[in-house]
Parts: sequence; structure tokens; C-alpha cells
Amino acid sequence: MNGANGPAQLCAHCTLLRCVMHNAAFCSELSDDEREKLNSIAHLRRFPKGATILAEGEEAGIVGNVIEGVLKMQKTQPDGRQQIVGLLVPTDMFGRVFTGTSDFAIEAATDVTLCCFDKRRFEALVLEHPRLEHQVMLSILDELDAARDWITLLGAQTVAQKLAGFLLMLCRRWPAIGCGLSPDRRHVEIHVPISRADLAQYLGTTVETISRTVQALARSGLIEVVTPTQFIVIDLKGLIAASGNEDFDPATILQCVKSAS
Amino acid sequence: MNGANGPAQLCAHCTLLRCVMHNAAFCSELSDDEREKLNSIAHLRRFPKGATILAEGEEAGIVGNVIEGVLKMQKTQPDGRQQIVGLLVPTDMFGRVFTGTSDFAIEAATDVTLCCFDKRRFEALVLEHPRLEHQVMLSILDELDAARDWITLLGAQTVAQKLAGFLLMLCRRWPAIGCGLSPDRRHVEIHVPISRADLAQYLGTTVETISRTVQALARSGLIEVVTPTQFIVIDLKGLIAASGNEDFDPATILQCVKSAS
DNA sequence: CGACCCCTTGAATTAGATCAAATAAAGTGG
DNA sequence: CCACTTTATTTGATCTAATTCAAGGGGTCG
Repeated sequence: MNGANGPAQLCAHCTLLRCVMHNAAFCSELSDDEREKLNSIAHLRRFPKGATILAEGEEAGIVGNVIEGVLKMQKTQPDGRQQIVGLLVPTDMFGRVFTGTSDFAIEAATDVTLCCFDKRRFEALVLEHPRLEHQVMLSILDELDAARDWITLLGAQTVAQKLAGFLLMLCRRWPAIGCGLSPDRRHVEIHVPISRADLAQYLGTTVETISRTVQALARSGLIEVVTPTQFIVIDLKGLIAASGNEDFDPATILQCVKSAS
Repeated sequence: MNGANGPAQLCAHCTLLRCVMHNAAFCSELSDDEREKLNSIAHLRRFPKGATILAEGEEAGIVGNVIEGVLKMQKTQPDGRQQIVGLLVPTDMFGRVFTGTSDFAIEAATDVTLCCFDKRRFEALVLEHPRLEHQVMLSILDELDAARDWITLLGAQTVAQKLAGFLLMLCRRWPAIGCGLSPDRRHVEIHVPISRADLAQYLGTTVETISRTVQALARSGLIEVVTPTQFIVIDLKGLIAASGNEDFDPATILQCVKSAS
């Protein structure tokens, strides 16, 4: 499961341009000097969909950023079932800084491009540069928020609530990859970046139930299923009501969508 | 909902002795100078069970450590249901450093003693002391691990698995409060620090189902229910098998229990 | 002693899992 | 470009686990 290694220069592009573009990755707030040092230990790597980036229990030698695509963090249960414990999208960090082995495998949910650092060298650099460390910390805080949002999702009593909540979370949390305006520019369009099977694992249910629930949401007029991975939101308020989560509000969602268009 | 304020000296006791004892809170790795500065902005506060420490959506002015007792982070749904998104036990930090308002309320699940810092002053101190910041970061990483462990729990398909997993997590993650040796010193004894209602919210189910599942575990000979909050583990291997999580192993659990006794 | 809270138990109902199969989409190789 | 294989998604029927509604015990506290 090897991805092709790219020269470090390409990653200069990544940390300098791409991350600034996304305006969220830890490299956007650094001095030129700090960025340069980061680039000197960075490698751009690509992995095809399904590739294992880090195996479960493996001593992780690398950490890094997602540049493009989606990673899934998952855990294999003794019965063979797999539970996804986190998704990582562009600008998110992957790998465990300053801690031991991970209990989770990291796999490519789509074709991905990653900006990788040797873990030890990255940590050494971080310890020398408090500002860099601060950025790393903010990144971790962000992951913690994501984890808690998701716990809220999993706590929902019905699959319909989980699914509606997930779709709205896609818009709010990952507008760049998760949503946009429909062709007629009058509705929100949602792009689901993972398969039904992954979605089922993510929400702790089965493919069949996911499928049924998607169709049910469509039948009740809340969404329209354009392709299996492309929905148009017909009734945003209704979808929010269906999620049973009062934190979502139409204005914020629309704002996120616009920021992505 | 006011707790009694304690003088800063008491908290000197906390950050100097208590946290070192627990050997996990961020203050155990600091220099005397750093500790002293921390103490100068610290306040010891007590809250009774049920008290709201931070309301949902409130701009949190304080952050701090749990010294004694258990806090629950929860979210109130529009339908009135409450979902617990996290438990905080001694040495855990609460509140949001460097980020805005929280979407979660923080409530005392038991009577609690907290070591509180003014958020702004704490942040200022952290920015000046990279080593302190590093400790805060490790603390956040720890919370992230806890969140992911828990996501694994919530992803389990049956309530029995969730419950067994929760009991084992109590031992592994919070040995000091969650477990010990039984009076005859031959079995692991588990102390559940929260009510059945909280447990139900924590695992995304109902009080009735929790009660039934506890009794079912007891009937199948895995545990013995001494009091509603006190169980004795009769068959550790069986309990692990029931959790369906291969990460738990008898040796590690026993080691955790011994460290707590 | 009565009121209240928490835990437990029972019976009826329902949502979701499971088993099974059809349809649709996406590659593959000639 | 088309037949063919493979994979992903949808639909149906059945069955099980969990929710819901309802009520009964066992504490604690005023």
C-alpha cells in the first residue's frame, strides 16, 4: 500500500498556498522561517481510495495534513464489523503528535493527497517553536469539537435524525467539500463524500437502513436524490427539524454554503 | 447556582499536591515559578450535585481542573431530551481554552470540587509559557482520546455491548474513581459514579433498558450487583467478550485496578 | 408517616437488523 | 463501443432488540 512520494517542493506549494487558501491549517499563521523549516521535512504523498495509511496498533512514524480527499479513522471489531470513529478532510491533521500508538487505522475513503511529516522531526520542530505548537493545539481543539459534534449525532435516537444531522454537519463543518448551490442556484446541494457503507459505519447502522432512510427523507419532500452521492435540499427548515438539533439554523447553513460557492 | 469560593491558598494545595498525586493534570510538569503564577490566578470552588457550572451557549469566563467528583457535559435537545457528550473526572480540564462559546452545558453529576482559573488570565499565562501550553495540549489530546473511545462505545450495536464497554472503560480510564478490589480482594469491584438516568443519556438509550441490561449481565453470571452503583465483576473475560471490543484485555484491566487500590 | 426520587419489572409496540434478491452503476477486456 | 464482470445501491419480508407506556418496590428526607 505505497503512495507515490513527491518532492518536497510540491509540498512548499501545499503549505504556502493551499493551506493559506483553506485558512484553517496550522501553517497559515506561521512566519516564513517556520514555514520553510516545515517544508524541509515535508513530503507530498498520494494514496488511492481504500489504501491503509496507518494500520491499527502500528507505531505511527508520520503525521501530516490532508490536502485533498477524505480519510477515515476506523476500528475493526473482533466480529469483523468496522466502526468509523472519525473523518478527516482537507486541512485536518492526521496521526498522533506526542502520543503513542493509535487504536485506530487510518484509511483513504477517497483518493487522497497528504502532506506528511516524519513524526519525530515534526515534534522536535514543534517543541522549538511555540507558535507552531499553538497552531497544532488549535488544530487538536478543532478535532475535539468535531468529535463532540459527532457524539451528539450518535446519541440521536433515530437513524433519520442521525442522517439529517450528518448532512447538516457536512454543510456547516466542511462547506468546501460537502456543499454548494444547486445548478439553478436556488437550493443547497449536498455532496456526500463517502459511500453508503462508510456512512452506515459512521452512523452506527447498516447500509440497508441508510438507504431506506435516504429514500424516506426524499419521499417526505425534504431532499431530492440526484445521484447516490448528490442531494438537493428542498426543505432546509424541515431537514433541520428532522435532525432534532436546535444548534443548526437556516441562516448559518446558507452562509456556509455561500462561503463554499 | 453559586459554589463557595475558596481562597487561592487552598488551590495551591490542589495544584501542588493533588495534581501531582494524580500525576496526570497539566500542573505536575511545571517549574515552581510557573506553578506559583498559576496558583495566583486559581480559585477552589465547590458545587453541589446538579449545579450548572456553565450554561449552554454561555460565553465561558472560566476554565479549570476537576479536583473531586464528576462533571457531565451535556446538550439539551429541542424535544427536552438530554444527551451527555462527555464526562470529566479528577485531573480533567473543563471549559474551552482559546475558543469561543461552548455548545454544551457543564453540570455537576456528583458534588464536585473544581480548581478554576479566569479564562483570559489563564490563556495569557499559557501563551507566555510554552511548557504550560504543552501540558494543556497533552490534556486536550487526552480528552480527544476519551472522546474517540466513547464514539467506539456508541457505535456498538447492542446496549449490552455498550454497557460492558462502559464498565471496562471506567476501570481502564478512570481507575481512581471507577474501580477497586472487592472486600475479599479476589474480584474487581466497579463503582459507577453516575445515576442510571445519566448512564442512559451517556449511552444513548433509556433508563429501563439500562436497568434490564444490568440485570441481564448479572443473570448471565458476568457481574454481581451489590448496590445500584456498585458491581463486582465475576467473570472478567466474559465481560470483555460481551463488550465486543478486543482492545480490552484482562491483564491491563487488573493492572489498572491494582494501581487504584 | 407521607412525599419524592430512583431503580426495577411487565406488556405492548415499533424501529432497525438480518436475510435475500433485484436493480443500477462502474470497471474490464475484447 | 459493446458484452461481461464486479461493485454499489435499492427494495422486500421477516424477526429481534429496544422503546414506550404503565406500575410496583425501596430507599431518603422533611
